[in-house]
Amino acid sequence: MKTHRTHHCAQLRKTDISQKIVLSGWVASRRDHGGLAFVDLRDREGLTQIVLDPQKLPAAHDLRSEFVIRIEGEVVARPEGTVNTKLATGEIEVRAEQLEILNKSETPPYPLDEENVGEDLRLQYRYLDLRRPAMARNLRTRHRVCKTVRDYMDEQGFLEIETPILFKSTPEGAREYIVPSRTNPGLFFALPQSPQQFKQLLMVAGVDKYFQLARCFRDEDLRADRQPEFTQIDLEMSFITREDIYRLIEGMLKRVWKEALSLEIVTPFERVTYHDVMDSYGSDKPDRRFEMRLQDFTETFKASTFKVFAGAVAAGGVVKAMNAKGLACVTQSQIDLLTEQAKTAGAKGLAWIKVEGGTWKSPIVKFFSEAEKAALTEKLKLEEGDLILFAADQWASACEVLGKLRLVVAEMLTKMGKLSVPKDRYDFFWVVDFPLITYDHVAQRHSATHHPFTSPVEEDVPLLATHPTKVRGQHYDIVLNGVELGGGSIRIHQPEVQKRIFEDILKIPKEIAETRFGYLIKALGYGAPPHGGIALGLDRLVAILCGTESIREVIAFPKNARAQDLMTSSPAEVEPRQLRELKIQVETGNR
RNA sequence: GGUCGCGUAGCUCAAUUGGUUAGAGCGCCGCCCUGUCACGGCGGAGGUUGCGAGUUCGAGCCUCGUCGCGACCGCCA
Repeated sequence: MKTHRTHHCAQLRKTDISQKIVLSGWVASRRDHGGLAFVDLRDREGLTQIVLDPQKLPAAHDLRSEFVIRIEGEVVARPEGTVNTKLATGEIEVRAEQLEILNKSETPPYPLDEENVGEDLRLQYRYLDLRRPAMARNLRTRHRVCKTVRDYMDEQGFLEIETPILFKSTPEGAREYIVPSRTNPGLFFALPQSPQQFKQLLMVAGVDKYFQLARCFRDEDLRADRQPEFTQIDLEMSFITREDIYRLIEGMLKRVWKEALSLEIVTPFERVTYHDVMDSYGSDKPDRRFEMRLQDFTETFKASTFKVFAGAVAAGGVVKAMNAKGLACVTQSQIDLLTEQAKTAGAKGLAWIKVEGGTWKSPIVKFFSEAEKAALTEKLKLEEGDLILFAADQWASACEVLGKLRLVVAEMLTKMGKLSVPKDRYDFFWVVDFPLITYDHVAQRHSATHHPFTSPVEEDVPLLATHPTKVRGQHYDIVLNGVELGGGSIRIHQPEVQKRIFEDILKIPKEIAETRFGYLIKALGYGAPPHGGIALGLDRLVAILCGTESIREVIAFPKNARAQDLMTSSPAEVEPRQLRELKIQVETGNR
């Protein structure tokens, strides 16, 4: 039996010179000079240059891109002046003594070294796309992260336990994928949005410390950072407080950064309240790598002659402003664009002031007193060339509007070269003290800010009956560079509290609460320990480590924006027989 | 579901105001080439300009429809 290889394609060095070796791999490129030919042989690990003499090996002329070949030969030093410093193996080459074409290849539909190729084409030929060194590196990073997490969790005493993929529909949250049951015609499973309820049941079961790299499913519209199936680092622990989770996750991320990037990150992470982070940045997951904080001017404008501001304050609202440093150069159409953005965030309009040519230019500046101008100048540290953006509304809305503009403005400034967000900085922090309950003005009812199993902060429990939206939940989010990496909470472990949340606060009818969550409430009644957990988006985490925006770059076989797999052409129709067995009829004319 | 943008060679893109036979680079095919690594030289093939209609003497370009792709909003407890 012939060996296919003795080394991989990134392995050979000067110290291996004069060794007889065997390499196998793909032809990454060929440079055929007629009387002498070079081939860059590629495998998962890297490239090695092969030198072929066509007089001895005539098949050298037949080689084409992506042919799979086996080379027997000798490692030799490259001649003076032909060393390639860009290649790890660039000081040597392999002089081929035997060449075997193990498999030919069709001409690739697109050049594998081209970065800027339509993504639909890449997805259609994903098996070629994954051969590209950048993609191979992403797969490897993902593996390293998973391995590190498993090792760390094992050391911390956690058990990895699989939970069912065929689960029950719980229409409270995201839209679910539905799976029909043949053995129970007319009944359906749903694929889990997360293993939330099972991990709580595992705590009731006394498992104590559970984790899983859990596949989750959501049938919602997709984005660059959203796929219909994705993976969470999911965990749950018993007899803990929030602090235990913070320490555990800080330790895990420290290890992951060390393993994947060889970087030391500083722990513990800062903890910021939801109120403070919204107040300063207008977002519950701000990118703090650039400043541009929101400032409060409610006091300044409460008696202003500018009625829009004074009126907002009189109605119990706030006036907030932000200094878009260096953006006084915006055109009217860009102002219109910002106004449009502000409106989609819920504002009625957008007030702005350009600080340009030593004066303030704005349709509203004539209403401002000297004292008001002075307050703005001081708090916003105004300088020539700045642009002030205002929001006057109820606190939450004003913050949200400016928070959205903050991101748009940062993007504009970045494009102009006036702002650069440091790519190598990792700004981790915890957001805590979220409101447990949010009032949904559209649906005119209370809903759980995160999920209905979150435990209230103990001293706020009396407020549940009187001011439910003032109750803080024992929820925590971990944020990195403007991305919500994950979130979790200490859960409700007393059945009567859980029932009260479902029935009194969320107003889920008793029967529905019973059929949907009855088993959970029942389980809590059998000695559920205090417990809590967290879930981190593995895909987002790996994407950040790989320096890419899209999680599709770190998933081997992702779906496109319409949740289709272009390589296998799924979803697809099924046989009529299959539908008959399931007692399912498909409405015609809907495709 | 809504708004906006884009569909030209296998890939990435160009084509002046609507005007001759729709071009370039890479890739592909053939021939030549003994030190390349973006190899080089010569030659060649390759197009229903997404699809359908309309306006016009004339449409890649304008209009309408349609399909596909992408971004954003809604949605994502």
